[in-house]
Amino acid sequence: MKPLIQTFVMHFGEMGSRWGINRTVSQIYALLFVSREPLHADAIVEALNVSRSNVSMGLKELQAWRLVETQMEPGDRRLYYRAPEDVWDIFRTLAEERQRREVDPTLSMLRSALLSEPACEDERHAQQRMEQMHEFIEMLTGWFAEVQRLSPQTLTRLMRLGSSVGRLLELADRGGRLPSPN
Amino acid sequence: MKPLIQTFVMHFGEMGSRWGINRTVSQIYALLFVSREPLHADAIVEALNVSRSNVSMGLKELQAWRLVETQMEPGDRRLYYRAPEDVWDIFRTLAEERQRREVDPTLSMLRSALLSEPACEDERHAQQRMEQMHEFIEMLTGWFAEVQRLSPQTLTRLMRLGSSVGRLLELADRGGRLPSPN
DNA sequence: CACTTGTTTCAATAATTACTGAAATTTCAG
DNA sequence: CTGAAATTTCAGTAATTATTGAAACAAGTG
Repeated sequence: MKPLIQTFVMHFGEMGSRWGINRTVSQIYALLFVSREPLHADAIVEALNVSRSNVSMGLKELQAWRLVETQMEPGDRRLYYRAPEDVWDIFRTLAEERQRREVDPTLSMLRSALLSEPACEDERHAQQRMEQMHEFIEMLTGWFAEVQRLSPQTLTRLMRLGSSVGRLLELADRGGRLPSPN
Repeated sequence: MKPLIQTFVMHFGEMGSRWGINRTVSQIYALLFVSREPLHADAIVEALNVSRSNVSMGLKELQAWRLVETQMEPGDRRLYYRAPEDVWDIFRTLAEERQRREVDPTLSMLRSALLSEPACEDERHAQQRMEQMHEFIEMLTGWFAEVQRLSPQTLTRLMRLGSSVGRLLELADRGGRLPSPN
């Protein structure tokens, strides 16, 4: 593997493991991300110097996360893997999957905790805090879910607007009037 | 520990470990988050049923992340720990720390990779991909850094606006005219 | 259907990460 | 100072998670 690519792949593996993603899985992904053409499993084995079975499991994991796509080459029985082109798309998929796997279960845990009758002052307070957390997570993820339905280029423009939209609101709070959107 | 709180703390520990945060650290934080009053280390030991040294290390970690505050009670030599009240604040701190520890180093790795002269077509392509990633991360985190300087209530209002700001932009893209902000 | 090629599964093992208890350190009251 | 209380450190151990190799499986091919 070229040093340039090696550095990137290793760094990515390190980062992945800090975010709770298996090191090899992250490395496989990084490698596919920078590769000019799709790779088959054995090419990955050679590049990363890990076992064939490890690569197989890693690719399976990445497919479960919808982060890689497969394709066949004519006259070749091996499967070729590639990462989607658009970085926004990748980010969106990652966010959706983590929402489904981690955030949604948390929200439902919180909701069911909020249903029980508090038996003492401590429980009452704990429920209040859980409600705050629930509301916060719902707002954040709800906003995100709405916003990510916008097209990548609109998103980019929205980001580039930076905080100016917020500053507008802040001005309004200080007694100004918000210009009507119509 | 009350069952209501126990469920919350355990769930949080589980989630933490999926996001690369030590299980005990997450549990300590969850416990402090729902507690009506600040707790001292031994109270945490008792509630979570882990060793005193584990709690000590966990609290140290949380302090390094600026996620807990300490206070003294009069006539008591023990340190009392508590989590900040405001959930936005908590989120912001977490985001800032992860930015500093993980995102910034990644950006600088990418930048230095982009400086080297590509030696072949593969490297040229890899650099292009790294540039895309660099641009994306910078945009996202830059936007976030700007936006999080807004006050919590402005942020809340911005979120509640949902994607309507984006829909406005999208309309403009389809040939309409954007109302001037002046 | 026997054989080749590619892929997956899974029990055993390796590597990593977390946790503990004993000892060291800090802090403060008397 | 001295000693008691609180906390921290750290080497050893436990628990968890990742990786491997061997075997099973699947899908063509001649």
